Amino acid sequence: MPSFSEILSKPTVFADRNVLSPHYVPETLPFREKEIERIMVWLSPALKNERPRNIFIYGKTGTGKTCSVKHVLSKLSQHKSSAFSCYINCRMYNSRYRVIQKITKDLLPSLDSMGFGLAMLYEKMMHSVDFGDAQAGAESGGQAGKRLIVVLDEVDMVKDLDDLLYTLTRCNDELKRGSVSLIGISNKLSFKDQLGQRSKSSLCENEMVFAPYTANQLQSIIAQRAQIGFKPGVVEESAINLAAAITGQDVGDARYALKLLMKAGEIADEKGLSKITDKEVDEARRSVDRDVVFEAISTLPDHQQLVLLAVANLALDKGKNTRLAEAGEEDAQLLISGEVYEEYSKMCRRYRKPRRSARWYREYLNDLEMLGLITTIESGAGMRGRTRLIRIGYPASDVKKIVEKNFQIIESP
DNA sequence: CCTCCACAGGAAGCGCAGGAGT
DNA sequence: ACTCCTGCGCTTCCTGTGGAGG
Repeated sequence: MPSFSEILSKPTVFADRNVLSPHYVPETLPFREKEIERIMVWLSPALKNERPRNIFIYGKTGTGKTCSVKHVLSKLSQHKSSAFSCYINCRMYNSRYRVIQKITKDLLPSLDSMGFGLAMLYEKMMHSVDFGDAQAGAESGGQAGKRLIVVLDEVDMVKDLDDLLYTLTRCNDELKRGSVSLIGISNKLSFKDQLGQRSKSSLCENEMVFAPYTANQLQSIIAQRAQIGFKPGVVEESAINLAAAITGQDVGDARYALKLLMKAGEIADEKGLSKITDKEVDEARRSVDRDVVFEAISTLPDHQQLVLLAVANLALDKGKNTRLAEAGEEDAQLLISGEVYEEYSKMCRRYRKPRRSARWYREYLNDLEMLGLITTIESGAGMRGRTRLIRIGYPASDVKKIVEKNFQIIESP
């Protein structure tokens, strides 16, 4: 029976695991100096007790948007001023009410904001911005009015976004001394189009795009983190290069690169190694990819999982048949939409689920394709009629295992 | 050529849960 | 606490679409 102290005293390659976590904000953000400076310039009016303009930031995941903004905010808070920032992750606070509630809570921590209506929260928020609260008012020598900067991260997750933006921008008409500024962050580039005209013009006073990191940039970012995160000399240079190369292959997502490093470190610890080499990084990549697929599949709605299971089943069957027939045809893996729907219907019966209509099944196929779990092509010549040919995106046996595991819990014999 | 097949995907509408308004 | 409204997941119905077969 191991004790905690035994486990803790095990040798490790890590010096500080936090550094590899995606939430860590490093002292310096390489390759984002320009962006950070622009944000600082845009926010600087707050220090002169003027209203900064609203900012909208796009960029794919892991391009350092959130990190850069947090970095600027922490610098801002070091200055003594009427500026007050409030960071909100809209994945959690995904409606106007919740966002306003969160802002009010941040402004007035003593207040138990549960159970107030929207109007009441709004009043309290406005009052706090306009007059400042007791301590702040005393500190700044009676000069009241806050320069509130609200950061809306993953802003596209908010359901009634137009209402929220309208509410927050209209604040400024009513405020005498303070002001409210917004920083919107989104990873959907197309997101701006689905915004109302007036919210668009208000939110996008200043815009900025964060480009993905290149492989070279990733390499130096990883190297920087590895130096702080691991004990000296643990990570081989070629391992860092490999991690950067793997990550740079699709999109320069720094988070993925860090995940790789973290996992590679864990693998090294598990094996009791004192060095991280290409081998560990490569293993980490497989492991991370497996985790991603597992996560993607098990969080899928039931019927999408059943459709996926149907695809996996047929892919396995077909693989078996063609192997018996000694036919190494490429299109052996291609399944016809209609057959998959029949198999899906069988799966529904097996797991006692009412079957969805064929129309909706097609939508499921589209969703699964979006997630990259399957790929589909239009049937060309040689096929009867017009249909889609489906290919599974990951090894069918793995997919089958994951889905069946998820349904074991639900299934009753 | 026309018809039929086997689908794709748009439009309309339905029932429901949960939030807003009163 | 009550209704009203609205978004969401879904079904039904319908109109393409492109090759196979007569």
